[in-house]
Amino acid sequence: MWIQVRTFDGKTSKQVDGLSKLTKIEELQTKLVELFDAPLEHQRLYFRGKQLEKSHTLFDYDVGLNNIIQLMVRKAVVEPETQSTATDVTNGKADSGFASDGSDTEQTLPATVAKEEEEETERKDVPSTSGPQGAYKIGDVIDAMDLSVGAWFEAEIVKVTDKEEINNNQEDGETASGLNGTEGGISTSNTVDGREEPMEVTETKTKETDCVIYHVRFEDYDEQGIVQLTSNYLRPRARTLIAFEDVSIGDVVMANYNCDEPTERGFWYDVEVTDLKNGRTVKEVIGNIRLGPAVEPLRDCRVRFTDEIFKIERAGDVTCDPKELSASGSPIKRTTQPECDHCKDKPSRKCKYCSCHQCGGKEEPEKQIMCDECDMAYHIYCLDPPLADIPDVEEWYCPICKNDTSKVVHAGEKLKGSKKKAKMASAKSTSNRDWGKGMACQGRTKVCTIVPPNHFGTIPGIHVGQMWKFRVQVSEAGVHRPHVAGIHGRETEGAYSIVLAGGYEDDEDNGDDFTYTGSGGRDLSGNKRTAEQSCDQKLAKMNLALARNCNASLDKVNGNEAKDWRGGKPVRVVRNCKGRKHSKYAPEEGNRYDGIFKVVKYWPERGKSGFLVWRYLLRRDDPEAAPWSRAGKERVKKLGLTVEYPEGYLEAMAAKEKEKEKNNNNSESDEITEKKAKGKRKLSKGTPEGGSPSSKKVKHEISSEFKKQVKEDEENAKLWKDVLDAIKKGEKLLTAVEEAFTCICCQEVAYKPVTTPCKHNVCKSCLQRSFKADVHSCPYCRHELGKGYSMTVNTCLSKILCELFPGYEAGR
DNA sequence: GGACGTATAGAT
DNA sequence: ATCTATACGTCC
Repeated sequence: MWIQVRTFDGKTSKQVDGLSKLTKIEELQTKLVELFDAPLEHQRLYFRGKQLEKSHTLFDYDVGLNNIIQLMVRKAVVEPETQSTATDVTNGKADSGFASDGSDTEQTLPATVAKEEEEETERKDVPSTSGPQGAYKIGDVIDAMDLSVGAWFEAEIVKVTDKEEINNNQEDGETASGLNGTEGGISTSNTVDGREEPMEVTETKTKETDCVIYHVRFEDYDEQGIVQLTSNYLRPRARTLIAFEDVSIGDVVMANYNCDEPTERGFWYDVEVTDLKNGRTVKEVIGNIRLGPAVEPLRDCRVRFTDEIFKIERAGDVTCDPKELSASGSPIKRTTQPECDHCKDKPSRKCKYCSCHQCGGKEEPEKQIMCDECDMAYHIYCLDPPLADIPDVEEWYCPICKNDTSKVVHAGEKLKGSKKKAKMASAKSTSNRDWGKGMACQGRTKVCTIVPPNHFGTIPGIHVGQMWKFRVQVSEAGVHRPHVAGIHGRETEGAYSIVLAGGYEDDEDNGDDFTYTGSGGRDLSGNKRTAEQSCDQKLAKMNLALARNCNASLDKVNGNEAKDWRGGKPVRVVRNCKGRKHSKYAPEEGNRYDGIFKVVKYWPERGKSGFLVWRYLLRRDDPEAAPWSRAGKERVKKLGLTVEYPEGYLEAMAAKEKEKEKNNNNSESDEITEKKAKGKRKLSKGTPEGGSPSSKKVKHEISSEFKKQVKEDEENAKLWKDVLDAIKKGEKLLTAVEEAFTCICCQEVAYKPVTTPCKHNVCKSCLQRSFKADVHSCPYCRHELGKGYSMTVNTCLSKILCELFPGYEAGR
């Protein structure tokens, strides 16, 4: 198995091969050391909101094929000695907030200080107006960093204490309310598990370093309560706007940025300006966003809110007194992203996401209780049964989450096994079998949604002759959904698809028609996969489903035959390479979609075993030429259909091969190795050597007829040129066309496409929907089309798309 | 070549 | 929500 590992900033993404579902997190981390140049102890892995713990397996966390694990690489630790001198000498400040008595105990902390140093040196000549008490006093309005996100928020000093008092504060009512962790030191927030955070203040003697702790309240985030911070994370409230023209490369300023949605409003971060883009329409500040002490900055982010760039104020330079400040008309109240994406924080709007999850009401927040699992709020009186008071319990779970408490995992806590997994054989058996490497036990990574699971007939965009290496991919494509079973159907409706895999010897395959045997009648108890027939098959379940496709009345005893066989329900037929044993129509590799067949007749028969089996005669009824016919072969070539592999499969194979060869080199004589390598080269013909997907170069020929059609679509000349170029580079026709003509609104191939004057293609229905909402511009580029724009379907393009993606309108 | 854990979807 | 059947794919 292989997965993708991506760094937190999204900049680096790498495939990690040679894994098993049973691989332990620590084994994975070992592999990452080299790949990401990240020492073990600096790695933090996250998947689906959980931090991955060493002793567990990928399976424990439900990490599947190609899933993306996020890697946080923490900063290198700076040596304590250099550190303490640096801070003490350079800035001479007593209130740096950290113990630096040179003790060799915990020095993860100074990493933070080291980072601050640059700024500190800048500040070193600031006259220390602060005195031994520190730079701020109670009531001061300042900006404070929320260490969990590294952004600056408006806050107020409510208390100033010595470091020493911290321990007492735990009993202090004020601190308890909002502090996430109870580490007792600096609030570290618990986004990361908080047990070994570098920011944690050490319990060393601090008297002589005179470390001051500021207790601050974040203005718009009351629920956080009072947070304790040192002066490193405080500064005078921003008040000075800098005009875009006055920003220079190399400056550090504060600006608004949204790490998840860079085009949207976000939080206020410090930005090291690396570039400026001053276009006619767009102004952007490009820079590295500082995410606080524990995380590397996000490189080269584009800040779009260029009207709101703030100067970073220095302690002592300016006043922090609220009265003086308001007298001068500042500071400016900064806007952050709305907390709730759903209601945009509008008080009048009911919202089930940020307010009561039951009624959506925002009233009586003090009577709302939050679920410790999903963070949804509930009015105590909206619950069933209602509660009289907020219960006095450590944890509370809402009705939705409560069902499965076994799934609740707290940061740093051991993972609790799920009910389902507890029942699995692996939970009981003691075998050491490593089942997690291959494709047999992989789940789907995609689901076909363009047609429902009970859809009869062709799947839009799927051609006769299309091939997939594994059954799971056939399932993903929606052609044959079951992972293992040969028949997909419903007793009441009929069968949608079948797979021919040569399981029954007496099945006869003539290509355009074949006989097929039903399933069941075998005793599979004792964890068997296959077995001899041991009882009569019944016309039930999938056998019944397939019989229903036959255009004849149902006879559960004798079977029946259709007079007009074409009138039956269509069955998608997939042939698997295993059928090659008995059939020359089976593909060489993997699974191939052979088109629509109909059930001509079905009947019971005594098999070799002497037990009854149900048999079916199917006959092909599909306008697309069969893959084994001459016309079909040409079509396959024209469309560039080759066996499709799961994403990353070829790379994983190449890596495996390489690994093998390396091992061979180590253990065998050169002569033998050479021989083997030669043999291998022959074998791996057609697979990429380099390993990257782009190195997969297959020439796809395009028929002249097709080129002619394309030429007629003059409006899209440029897009078609791109498509043809992509094909020349080895991309498949269908993929290239799909990419070029995906509608920006619905993200599907544009149906009844309208080509705008700005040369974009959108489904007519999507464009109509936009106009209905009084938006009369191109959904792609916002080019104004005008209210009276007449939407004409590009018939040329529409015709081509319909031919390439037969039936693709089905899902619309 | 046998043994075997699991993902999926329908049925209950 | 749980149970059952299943012509997978890979390890031993």
